[in-house]
Amino acid sequence: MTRTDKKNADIHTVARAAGVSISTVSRAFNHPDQVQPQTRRRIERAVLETGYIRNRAAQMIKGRRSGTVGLIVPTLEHTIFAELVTAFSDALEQAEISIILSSSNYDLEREFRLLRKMMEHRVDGVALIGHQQSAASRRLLSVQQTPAVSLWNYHPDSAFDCVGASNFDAGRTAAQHLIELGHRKIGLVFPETDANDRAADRLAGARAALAEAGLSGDDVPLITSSYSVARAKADSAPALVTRNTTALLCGNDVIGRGAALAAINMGMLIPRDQSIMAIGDFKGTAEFEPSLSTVHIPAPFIGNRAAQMLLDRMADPDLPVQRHRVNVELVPRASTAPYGH
Amino acid sequence: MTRTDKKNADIHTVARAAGVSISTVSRAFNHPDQVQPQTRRRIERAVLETGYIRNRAAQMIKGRRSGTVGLIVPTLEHTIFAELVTAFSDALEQAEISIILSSSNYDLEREFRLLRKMMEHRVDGVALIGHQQSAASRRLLSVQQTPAVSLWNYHPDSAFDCVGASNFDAGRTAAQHLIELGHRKIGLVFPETDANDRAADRLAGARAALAEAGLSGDDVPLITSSYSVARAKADSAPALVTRNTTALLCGNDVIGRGAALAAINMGMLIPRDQSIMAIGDFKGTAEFEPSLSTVHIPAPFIGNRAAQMLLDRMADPDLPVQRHRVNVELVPRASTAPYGH
DNA sequence: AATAGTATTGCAAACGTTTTCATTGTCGCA
DNA sequence: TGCGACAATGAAAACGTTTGCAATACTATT
Repeated sequence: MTRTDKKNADIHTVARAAGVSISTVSRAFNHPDQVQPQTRRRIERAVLETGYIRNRAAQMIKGRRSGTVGLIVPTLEHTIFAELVTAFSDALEQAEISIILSSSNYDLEREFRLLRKMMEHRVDGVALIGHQQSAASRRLLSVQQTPAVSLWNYHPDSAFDCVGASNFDAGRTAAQHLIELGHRKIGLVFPETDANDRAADRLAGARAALAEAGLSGDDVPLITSSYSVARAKADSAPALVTRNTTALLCGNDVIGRGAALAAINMGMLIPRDQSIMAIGDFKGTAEFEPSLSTVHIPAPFIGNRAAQMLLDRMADPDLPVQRHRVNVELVPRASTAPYGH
Repeated sequence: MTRTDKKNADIHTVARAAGVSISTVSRAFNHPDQVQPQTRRRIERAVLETGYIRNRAAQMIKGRRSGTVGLIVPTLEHTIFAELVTAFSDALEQAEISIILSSSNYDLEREFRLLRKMMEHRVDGVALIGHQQSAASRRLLSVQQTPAVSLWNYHPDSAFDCVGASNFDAGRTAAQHLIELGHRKIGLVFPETDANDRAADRLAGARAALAEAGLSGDDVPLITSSYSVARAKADSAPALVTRNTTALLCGNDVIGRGAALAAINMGMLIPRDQSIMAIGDFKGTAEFEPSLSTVHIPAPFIGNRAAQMLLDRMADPDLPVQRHRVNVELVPRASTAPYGH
C-alpha cells in the first residue's frame, strides 16, 4: 500500500545507488565477466534496493531480440491444441522466450490482423497451426523475414518450416485396420471437409485404402457430422439404422465418442455389433468406455519439435526449409474387433 | 524469396518516401485529424510501398503502454483452463491487447520468475489463476504497481481484484443435492488438498453441508484420488466394495468420470445402485454416459469478467479492490437419483 | 624504471519513436 | 493592406538501453 510515487527505477537509478556509471550497470547484466566482482556485488545490491527491472523495450530498440514469439491457434477449446501449446511453450520457456498467444477462430482475415499486431511487437518468430494462411499473411511473413513454422500437419511443399503428421496417412492407417479385421461395410463419419484440409486429407487417405481393398460407393457411405460429441451422436444414429455397416470410421476422436454413444444407445454392443475406429488419440480417449481404437498423433512431440525448429531458424535464417513428417501409429483398443468376431 | 537486404522500413523511410518529416508520419498514425487528408493519403501510400510496421518497443520507451497483458495458468491440459483462457483473451483482443501466456505447472517459484519476465516486457497488467502466489510475487506486483487480477476462485480478502466461484459453495451445493435425494452414506472422492486450496474449499463446503444434515465420520468416508480419469477409476473401485456407499461426491468432473467408470465396471447401474455427483460442468460432462450431475462453474463468464476488471484497473489504478463472487448452479442430470429410488 | 599489455570503467552516440515548441502559410475580417 | 487566428508542418529533445571508443589504473616483462 505504500504508494511509491517516484517512477519505477531505471538503469540510472541503479547506477547512482551503486556509485558507478550506467555503462557498468548495463555490462553487469550483459557481460558480467567484464566487471569486477566487487563492483558487480555493489550493483546487485543496488538492484535489489531499487527494485529495478530491465526494460526489454529499450533493449529491443538497440537491435536486441524481443525474446518473444507469436503463436496463433484456431482455438484452445479442443484439448488437442492445448497439448500442442503446452509442449511448444514449455520448450520455448527453457530458452527464456515468452509466448504471445492468440486464437484466430478459424478466421484467416483475423489471423492476418493478429500476425500484424505480433510484428508490431517485433516477435522473433511465429508459429501457426496448419497451412491455410491467407496470401496477405504469407507476404507479410516473407517481406519482414520473420522466422515461421507451421505445426500440426505435414505438407510436402509448405512455404516455410513445418512439422506434423500426414493426415492422409492417419486416414489410411485407420482404414487399413478395419480392412484387416475383415470389415466390408464401413461408414465414414467425417466433419465438413470444405474449410478443413485436415479432415479432407484424412478422408482421402481412408478412401484410398478402402478403394485399394476394392471398397467404394455404397460399401463406404459418407456420414457428415461435426466436431462435437452430441452432434456426432445425433448424426450417426440414423445411419446406424439405415445402412447396415459393421464398422464406423470416424474422422476424429470426438466424433468417435459420439458415434460410440449412438451405437450404445441403440442397444448395440461395441465391438460385437459395431466396431468404432477414431483418429487422434487425445487425452481421455483411452479412458472412454469402451476404450476407443484410434490412430495416435503425437501432439506433444510436434509442439516440442516445432519450438526446436523455430529456434534453429531464428539462429540461422538462411537454413533450407525443414519439413518434418511425424509418424502416426495405430492404437488398437477395445472398440474394434474382427468382423463376425 | 526476394531477399531485401535493406533493413526493414522505419518511420524515416516512410517520411522520405512520402516527402514529409517524421513528425508528420507519427501524427498521421496517432492523431490523424491533425494532418491534412492529402498528406495523409501520401503517407498511407508510402506505408504500403515500404511495408512499414510500427515498432511498439520504440513507442513504449516514450511512455506508451505496451499493449500486452500477462496471463499465468497452472496448466492448459485441463479443458477448464482452456475455456477460461479463451474467454479472457477474446475479451482483451477486442481492446487490441495481446496476451503473453505462460504456465507455471503449479510451481510458485516458477510463477515468480515468469512474472518477472513479464514485467521486463512491461505488461500493462497480469492475470493469475487462484490465490496461491508466493510472497515474492505479491511484493513484486505491489512495488511495480502492476494491475493484477486473480481468477477462478473468489476470495473475500484477496490482495487484489478477483473474480470466481466460491469453491466452498460449490462443495456445499453438491452435497445438498445428495442429501435432498435422501442419501445417508456418501463417499467423498477428492484430490489431495494440501497444495490445492480449490479442492480444500470444496471439501470443506461439502463437509459443512453434510454435518448440518447430521452426517459425519464413517457415513462420509474420504477417498483420496487425483486429477485423472484413470487414477480416479482405480482409486474409487476398492472403496465401492468396502464402504457401502449409495452415492459418491466427487471433487471435480474428471474424478466424477473415473468414479462412474469404476462403478459401471463393477456391474453397478448408475444411478440405481450408486449416484455420482461431480463439480465443474466442463465440456463433455453432459455428453458422458450417463450424463453426470454436477455443479456448474461458468468459466467463460469468469474469464470475460476478469478481462473487464483488468481493463478497468488499467484505466484507473486507484479503484478500490473489486471482488466478484459468481454463482454456482446445480445441474442435476442422469447420474443421481433418490435413495432407493 | 620504463614499457607494453590488459582489466576496468566512463563518455557519448545510437536505436525508433512521440511530443513540445516554433515556424510557416492561409484565411477572414476590419 | 494589415492583423490576428488557426491549421499544417518541421526541428529537436526525450525515453532507457547497449556498445564502440577513449581513458585510466594496474600487472608483468625487460
